[in-house]
Amino acid sequence: MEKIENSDFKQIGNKLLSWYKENARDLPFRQTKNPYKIWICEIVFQQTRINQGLNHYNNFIKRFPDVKTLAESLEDEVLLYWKGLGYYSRAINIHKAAQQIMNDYHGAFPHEYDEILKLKGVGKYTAAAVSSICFDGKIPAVDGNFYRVLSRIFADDFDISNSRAFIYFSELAHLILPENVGDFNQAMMDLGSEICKPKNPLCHECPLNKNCLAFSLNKVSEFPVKTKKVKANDLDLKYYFVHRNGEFLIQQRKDDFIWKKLFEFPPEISEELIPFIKSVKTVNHKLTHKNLSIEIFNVEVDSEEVWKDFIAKNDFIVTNVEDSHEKSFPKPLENYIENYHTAYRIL
DNA sequence: AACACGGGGAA
DNA sequence: TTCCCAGTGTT
Repeated sequence: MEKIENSDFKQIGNKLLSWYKENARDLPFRQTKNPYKIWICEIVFQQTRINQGLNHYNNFIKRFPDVKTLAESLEDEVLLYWKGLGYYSRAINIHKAAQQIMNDYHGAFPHEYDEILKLKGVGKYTAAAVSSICFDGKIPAVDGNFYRVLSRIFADDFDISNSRAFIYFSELAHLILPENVGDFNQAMMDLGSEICKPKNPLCHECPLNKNCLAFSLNKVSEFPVKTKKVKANDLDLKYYFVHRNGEFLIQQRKDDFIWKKLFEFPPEISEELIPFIKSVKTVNHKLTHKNLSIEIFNVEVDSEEVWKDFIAKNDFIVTNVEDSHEKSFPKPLENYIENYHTAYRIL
């Protein structure tokens, strides 16, 4: 850090703003300071690439255009609009937070950082982003982009997997913070996404390369430093696809494990259904922290009597392919249903 | 402080 | 394969 004079720090933020003015990405939530829309987009794009979440964001805003609409909707429909996005507690929390805003703030989105922070699913990053973008709050919205950009500018080897990284890089951000923090925060996202990328950063196009210590040392690839390794565990699941005449059985998951509140097939069946097992298919599904192996037993119940008896004795929901589109399933189960649909149409 | 939580895209 | 993305909640 000794190679950069203190007087240079302030101009870095302003140079970034100048670059952003010309190179900002054209995104649907860039033309607004509506706190509802900014809040939703911040939640949608947590740990999610823009291209991956863009359709979800647009569909979500179209169906739930304001806090009141969202608060008065059913949780299952909110989850339906979240289908395929992952991290489903975000959808559950976003729904609860909308009701919080209706109940605790009379439907008016809170302006203060400390109040925004009280909303379910809103942490320090999101509170800072909404506060700065919508209400001129002077708080850096420190995310993965901040870690990467700042660690390179200052050639700082502070471990970003350390719990104190957020505090550490917040203080670093304050060194270069310009007046317009809202634009600054968004500019850091665009720079981190388009220029200062994790792999193969475009340093020759970077507006800050003259201020970047890592670049001047030719050590950009050494930053950020991250020591913590995420281990993927194996998880074996077993499901029974119990069906008859195009109908099949499902139930809703709890909110205490993966796929919170999503729908799934029965994880077990009683003795009388075992003779109807026709085949079994193993589906491998890779998640960030888990390697799933899902055994799905195809149980075609030829007997109407057994079918009705089993339904009467259990709490399972009877559905079909068409109706199941109104429910949110984990990705591998959704794929299975689609394959079943294709096969069933051929029959 | 450490861990759990989805899914997809890039290298 | 491995990494990582506009992070937060729980223990």
